[in-house]
Amino acid sequence: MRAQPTIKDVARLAGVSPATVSNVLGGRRAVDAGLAERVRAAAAELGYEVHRAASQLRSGRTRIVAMLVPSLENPFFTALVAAMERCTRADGYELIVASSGDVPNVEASRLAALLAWRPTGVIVIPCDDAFASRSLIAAERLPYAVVDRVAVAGEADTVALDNRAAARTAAEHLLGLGHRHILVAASSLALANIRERCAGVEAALAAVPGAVMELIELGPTFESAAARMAGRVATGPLPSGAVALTNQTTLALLAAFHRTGLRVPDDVSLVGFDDYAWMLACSPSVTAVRQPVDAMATEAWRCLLDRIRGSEAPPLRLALAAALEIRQSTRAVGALPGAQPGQQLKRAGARGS
Amino acid sequence: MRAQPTIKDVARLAGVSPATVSNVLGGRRAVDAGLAERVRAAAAELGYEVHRAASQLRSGRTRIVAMLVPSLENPFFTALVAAMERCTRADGYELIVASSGDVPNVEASRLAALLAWRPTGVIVIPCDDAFASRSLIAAERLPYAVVDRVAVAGEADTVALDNRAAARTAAEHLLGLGHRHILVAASSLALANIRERCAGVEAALAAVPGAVMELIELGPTFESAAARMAGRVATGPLPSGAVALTNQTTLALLAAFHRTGLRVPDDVSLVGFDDYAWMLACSPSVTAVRQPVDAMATEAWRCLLDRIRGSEAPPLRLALAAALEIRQSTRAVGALPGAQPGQQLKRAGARGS
DNA sequence: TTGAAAGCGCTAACAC
DNA sequence: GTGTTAGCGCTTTCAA
Repeated sequence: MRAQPTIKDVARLAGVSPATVSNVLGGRRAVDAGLAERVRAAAAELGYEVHRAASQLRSGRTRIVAMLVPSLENPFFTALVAAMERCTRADGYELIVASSGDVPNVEASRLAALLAWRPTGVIVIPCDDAFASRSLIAAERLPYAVVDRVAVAGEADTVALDNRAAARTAAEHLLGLGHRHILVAASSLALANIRERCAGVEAALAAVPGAVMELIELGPTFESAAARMAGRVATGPLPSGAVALTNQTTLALLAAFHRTGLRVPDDVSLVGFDDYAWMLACSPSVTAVRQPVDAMATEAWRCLLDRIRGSEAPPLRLALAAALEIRQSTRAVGALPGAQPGQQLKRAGARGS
Repeated sequence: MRAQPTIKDVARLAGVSPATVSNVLGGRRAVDAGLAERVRAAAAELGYEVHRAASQLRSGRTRIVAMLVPSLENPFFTALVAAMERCTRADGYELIVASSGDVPNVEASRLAALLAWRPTGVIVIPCDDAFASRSLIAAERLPYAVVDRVAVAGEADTVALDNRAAARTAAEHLLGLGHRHILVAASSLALANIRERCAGVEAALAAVPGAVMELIELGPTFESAAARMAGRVATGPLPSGAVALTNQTTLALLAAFHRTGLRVPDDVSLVGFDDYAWMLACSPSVTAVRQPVDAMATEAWRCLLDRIRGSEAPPLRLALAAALEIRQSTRAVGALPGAQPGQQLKRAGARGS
């Protein structure tokens, strides 16, 4: 671990003062072009990199954004992380990430660890509606944005799916195919966004006389959810249509159907949530609600950057539209087995305010 | 952004010196139990957190591990990141992550950004065999470990799958089912680990007279890979068995078969790579090579921590064994459509040296 | 066992 | 436009 060059080494080699080196590299003050060139050459020759810790300690500013997600093993969250990293980096900010494991205590401790980096702002997907750890962020008057799992109206900007419209469109698709008895697979009804999705299905059903919904809560992990769902299948006949409200419950329904010998869509039509390559590749391909992951990240970052730059506007509450990708896992009631629905695309929901 | 409490605030409240607070919180020197209690109470009351930058600047040490991966959108890499985070955190180290997008120039610049944090060690999955950016790490005499994509014998510890044995077991499974003509779908033959997997298949085929392999290189992205594979299907009859060498190529084969109307396993038997919930949930479920992700992370961290602690042992080269999960996507040649293979489990490869 | 004081590398304020 | 100087918050001597 050889000692790395410091700003003094660069200054000496370039024949200028450390302050000038700092100004050249940081671009805060105007510097003579010739000097600047010498400085840059010296820095390159020595392989100099600004010492983040020293820079941060002195200036009091960092260009760090902290992001807290429930899990790094759920592709929806990792997609959001990847998209957010692209956003922050484009504006010269580094993203640091931690995961809460959906446990409030862990959330608090991981958040505290993130805050020890003294980030400029925070992006959070909370592990529950209460989001008690928000007080940690608020205590430092740090700007933050809440993404995806948005509950109570708080002081922060929020960016989420238009959950109600997305789920409503999924249900309407099944209703349009003649399904009147619909199973709704929720992960956890303790989450407001999941309850919103339920409400969206209910709203669709309310418009159709005789349509009824059966709600099942499967819990957060895939394995237990699949087992619980298989248990449900064993207890009696299933509705002809099913809507899964998360990517994990989509998998759980598929796994349970598979284990119990139910065929999709011959025995049951399925609308999944989130849209991944495997849903297109597997057979039958899965009709699914696609969340606008990139747009969610972009909007959240735009909100946060505005706050970082001092915006005092009232909290924004964005709700983004989902798209329904219609594939082979849904079919009209009474259609012949083997009939293929046409490839269609329907847009759901509206850009919220 | 209210000013956060400093060590002086805590010291004043506890009625001790800043040095004592530091010793209580850092646990470097023995401190009287009563004082320590007062200090901890004061710190808790103020919500004090050590200022990382200041601490690092003064001590010259960080407890940061930097991890560079090709992509945060590939579940194999994110699983490795999640596992690595658990490892490092258990030993009090923070993990910071960046992704190279599989582009050498980006790799170099992202690595430089990671090194600006002055990490204690680095974990890398390079974007190519050359891994030219290793010079950046070597220049600082930083300990590092190369994971998954291991090529030339270098000065660093390496942790990878026993690629040859894993692929060989996959091929032997197909051979055992009577398949003699086997398609091997590689992502990129520029990667040594992929070439090793090819060699494993070849080794298995070499032992069976008349067995032949057809190799197809599909490229890194799912969409182009699926298109290229569909093109191959259009040009003529396919082998009866196929081995995909990555999770992306597994998806690409499935998607191509699906698009072109080939049925798995009636028309073609498929062994996938990596093992995810969707492979179990979809129908037919996918026979797949499961990589020991947690073990890879654990071993890599153990290597790195040893180096951090000063080990000068010659570079370790670990090769971990994969497991073949046999499911429904593979079937004996000539078996009746609809026949289900029993659920078996076969272990592949051996713990390397 | 504790405190006082120095200084890590950098940038901001100020002087020129 | 450039240099000098001070000090960010912490940890680590060193002295008591």
